[in-house]
Amino acid sequence: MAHTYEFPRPALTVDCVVFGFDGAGLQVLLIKRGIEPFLGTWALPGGFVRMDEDLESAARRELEEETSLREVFLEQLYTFGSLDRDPRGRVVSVAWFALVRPDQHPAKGDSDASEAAWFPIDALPDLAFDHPRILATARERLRGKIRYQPVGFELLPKRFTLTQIQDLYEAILGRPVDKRNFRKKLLAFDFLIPLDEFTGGAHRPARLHRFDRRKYEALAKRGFLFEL
Amino acid sequence: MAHTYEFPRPALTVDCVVFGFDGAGLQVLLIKRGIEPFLGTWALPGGFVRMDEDLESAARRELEEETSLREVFLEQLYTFGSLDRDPRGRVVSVAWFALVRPDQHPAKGDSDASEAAWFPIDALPDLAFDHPRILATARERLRGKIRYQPVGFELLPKRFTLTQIQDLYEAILGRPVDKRNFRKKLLAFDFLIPLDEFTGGAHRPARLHRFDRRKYEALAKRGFLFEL
DNA sequence: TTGACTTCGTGTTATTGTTACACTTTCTAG
DNA sequence: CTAGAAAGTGTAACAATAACACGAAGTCAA
Repeated sequence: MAHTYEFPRPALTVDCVVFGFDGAGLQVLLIKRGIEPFLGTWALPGGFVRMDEDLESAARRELEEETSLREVFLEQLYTFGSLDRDPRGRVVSVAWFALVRPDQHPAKGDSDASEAAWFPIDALPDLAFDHPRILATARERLRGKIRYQPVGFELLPKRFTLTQIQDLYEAILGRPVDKRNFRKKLLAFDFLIPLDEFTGGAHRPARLHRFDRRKYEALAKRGFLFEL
Repeated sequence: MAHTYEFPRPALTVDCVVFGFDGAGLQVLLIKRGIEPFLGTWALPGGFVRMDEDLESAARRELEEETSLREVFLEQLYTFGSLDRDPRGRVVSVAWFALVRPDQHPAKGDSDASEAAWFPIDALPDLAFDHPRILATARERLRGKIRYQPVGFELLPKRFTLTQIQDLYEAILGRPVDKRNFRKKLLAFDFLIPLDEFTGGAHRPARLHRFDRRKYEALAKRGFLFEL
């Protein structure tokens, strides 16, 4: 097995754009870099792909190492390979995007020399490398995805109100939607199960719902069209 | 610039799924491999990424080297990185898909030890590596893309009939569409310019059209929704 | 206890878009 | 000049979308 004919190889990394929803706005999970380059700068969680793991495994491993997140929804986003995207030299990065429920995933700062934190998507700190561009691509993808797949399941708590899911859609789409039309359309898909539980707190209580997982996944698999 | 801390690197390649339309069905451009592994087997055009070129440049270079195609529409598809996808060892491939007009691009067999040829998408030969999977992904993507972007421009000759563009949509979607509804909807976008030229040949001549490039590109950029 | 405040929940109508559907026109070839 | 084949064209029923406002149910504070 001669290796002599092979070209020099770019380094290969994975980076993850992790979206969360805290009930008000979209959040992104970032880590503060513990090593050079960009030491001390906020960045997307990620790192080098090892020889014995496939790309998705690498993304999951890095995510767990750097943010303690496990078993999240992960989807490949895009591969970034500009010549100058990393000061260390030629590094190609396969970017992924993840959807998680912040409540289910405490996502403390974790690993030795790094810390992790949620940032509102419209108040991000300066980011390392070409991560602003990766993030912009992810945001666009999420906006696109929401039009033909349900995305609430991965981002909302197990039980949620219709107002919460509407807030989520408005956060992703970046514009308000009509309450009555939204509910009519959403309920028509028939993947929500109304519960006999209600929110407490001030004001009129809202009915809680949960997803009918079977129906939700069937729909997610074959896609549908959800224009607003 | 210490390189000692770096991991061993997977090799990095690009592969291109080139779609064409010959007036009847969708075609895919393949090359017959001139080297091991899979010598003599049909495969997607592609090859190793060099250190001094970005990913898109690598795809364009390989495409030209192996098929003589230049200046085609190219879009990144997906990155494939299973551990066992290449018998030579760990190879990660960034796949692209291209749309071309077969008439404009003769695409002869070309380079020294290889030959290139168009195959109808439903009569493909056995393919090397995991290329069947890449092709399936590309086909799915094309079906998806056609719903929110016009795709005729890249695949049709400069002047074409409405029946031709309908045949193209039917080939991509894999099902027939209603002629009158299709034309009504298509013309409503207002990116087609009817010409005062007609096809010859047997039967009633069909009016030729061309794309209004400005309107077409504006629409392609911001997307639209074209359900059938 | 009552009034102010806030959020929840609900239907109808006008408009727009989608689907289904069939016959006449225009040309070539025999 | 007739047969055959593809081009071209409109309408009506139905479905989906968009716009729009107010009463109900709770908390809190005076």
